Amino acid sequence: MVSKKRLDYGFNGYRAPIIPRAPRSIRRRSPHKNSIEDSKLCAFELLAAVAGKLLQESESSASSSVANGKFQPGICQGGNKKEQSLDDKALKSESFDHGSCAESAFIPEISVPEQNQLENNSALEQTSVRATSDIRKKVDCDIKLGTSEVKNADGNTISKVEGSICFGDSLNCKVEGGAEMHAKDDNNQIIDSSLADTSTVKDPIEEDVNTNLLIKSEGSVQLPLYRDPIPDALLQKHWNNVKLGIRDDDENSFGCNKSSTRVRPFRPQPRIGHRRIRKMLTSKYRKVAPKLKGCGLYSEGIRSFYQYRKRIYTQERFQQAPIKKRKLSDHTFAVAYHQDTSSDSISNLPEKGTKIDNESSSANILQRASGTSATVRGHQKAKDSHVKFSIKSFRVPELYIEVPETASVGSLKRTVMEAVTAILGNGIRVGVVLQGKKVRDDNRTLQQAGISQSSNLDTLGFTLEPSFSHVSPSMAPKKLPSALPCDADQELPRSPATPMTDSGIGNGAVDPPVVNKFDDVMDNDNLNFSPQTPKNEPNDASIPDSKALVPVPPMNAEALAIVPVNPKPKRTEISQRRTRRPFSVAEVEALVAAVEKLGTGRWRDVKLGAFENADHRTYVDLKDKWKTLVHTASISPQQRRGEPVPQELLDRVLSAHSYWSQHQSKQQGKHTPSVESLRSEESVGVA
DNA sequence: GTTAGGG
DNA sequence: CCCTAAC
Repeated sequence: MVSKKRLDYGFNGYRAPIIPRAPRSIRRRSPHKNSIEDSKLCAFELLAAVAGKLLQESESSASSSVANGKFQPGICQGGNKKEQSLDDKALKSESFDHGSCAESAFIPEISVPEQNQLENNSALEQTSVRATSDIRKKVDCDIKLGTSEVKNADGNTISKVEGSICFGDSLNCKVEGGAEMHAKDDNNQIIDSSLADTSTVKDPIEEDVNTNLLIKSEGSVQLPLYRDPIPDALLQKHWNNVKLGIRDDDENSFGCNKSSTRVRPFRPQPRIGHRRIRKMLTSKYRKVAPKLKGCGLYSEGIRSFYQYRKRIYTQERFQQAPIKKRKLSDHTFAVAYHQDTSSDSISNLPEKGTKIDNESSSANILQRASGTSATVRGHQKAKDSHVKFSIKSFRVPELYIEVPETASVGSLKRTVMEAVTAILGNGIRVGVVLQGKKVRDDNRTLQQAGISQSSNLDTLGFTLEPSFSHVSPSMAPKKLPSALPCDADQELPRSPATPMTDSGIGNGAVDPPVVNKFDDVMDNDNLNFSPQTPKNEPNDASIPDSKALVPVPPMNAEALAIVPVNPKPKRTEISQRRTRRPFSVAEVEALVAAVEKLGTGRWRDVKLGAFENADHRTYVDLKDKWKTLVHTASISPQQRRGEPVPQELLDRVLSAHSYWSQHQSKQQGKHTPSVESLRSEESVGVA
């Protein structure tokens, strides 16, 4: 068949080339148009779930010393009702015994000495970073950190995990003072139902999962970048200068095995191509899910988790913001059960004014809470049949913060504050999840929505969803620090100042100043998950309180399984489109030259021969570019857009295209120089 | 992992 | 650029 693409350029005496290859179009291309329909993978959820598992595992293995056997090995077993009930009891008793603890759980964390935390974190982090060159290890380290924190909980030192937890809690308070209050009230009045609270107190770790503040030691170098716009400018400058030779750090980092000469100070993020990562993730999840069910493969889970994370980072790489904001769909979850309070107050968002970092916050919160609850109650009485909800707390979307070790505690605080403010400032919305599905119709009555006292409130959850739609670029997270450096040493040049090396080529990774929109990422409407997915994980098996908040259906495994199953994760959250990088004339030149030699159909060779150092150009990119070049060359100059390509080049494009269309490139012995020769001859990188 | 094409 | 199908 003749490809419809065949061109009749009549160039160089070439006749309209007939495309030799059978049109792929013939090949059956299934109408996968239903992609939209595809359930969207809620990466975050998944992340949360995985993270939870990981934490659990780590805890079980890493710290036997963790609080009174709260953490048990049998993590994977989904928390079923039975367990929950048991847990409940346990919790109850616990709550009584450690009432103070519980209290602290709510707010107290806020009061934890941040300095200590910081120090701890730094130290821990460092250790982890150094010790591990590999992701897996890193993970472990992190986990351990978490554990250690836990251990030290009573002491001054609370690891980052704790910090995060605190943060989350405090935030929660803010956000939903009303709701929380209720919870508290319940506690006091009805201990039975206060499971949620208890659980909260008990396992900080769990909380971590959802709201982590990661403080990375490596950050010192990076921090500046994050926060400082100037560096970017510099980078940008570089970027502009960059030509073919330039390596896209993004792409590179992932491999870590590329030439060591590359310098990529700032982006530890691996990124060998998100595409790959994505794929990996996807496939991994799919595969892993089932396994997790069975409880076993943490390693797998971990890996996935990390990959996932990487992906996130990758995606955010260009963004500049002091903080990374993630989690969109929030981990929040809520619990619902019937107690005294009415749910009406739930949706009220708290006043921003409250400061998290303030030690006194807890007290304030309490007061507020009580006030709120009172109000609510009165309200409640007025009505007849009500559905009562008690929301323990909302989780704050996960935040990742990086601060240099040398940063002051004050700056850390500010950073956290910024992160929180960013989230709150951008608006938060509450989502209602019933039986794993989001209830979107705001106009429906509870009844209509199937939310009634008699129904399974267990499956009801609330989520806090940051609305990033309004996020301003400045708010957007800045580049991520290397969360997972492939190599500890990789980032040799720690100084931000020297992103590039002299040779034009393989160095400097420069990040385009592109601002990614978070919107896409954040569109979480697709994210459905059972309310407690995140939470439960940890709870279920390892912790007695698992029951906690939201007794949810058996979920862990399920949730995991479900997520992965999604055929196409799509770019729902993280995967953003790569930033567009128009080919420069030089690149086009190189491409044309390579194709002239190698012909079409050998994109890999073209890549290797002429763009090996241009990591951001994949062979697919080259192929696509060629495609567009051919098209461009075939249209009138007036119709061309973008940076004008010298006609001379376009002519060559047509010429080569014609030629190779006639001569199967693969069969051309004489015309197919070895890659080696190509390299030496016109490797783009050389310039 | 590549290549070819459609989107 | 992305995504897929077909290799």
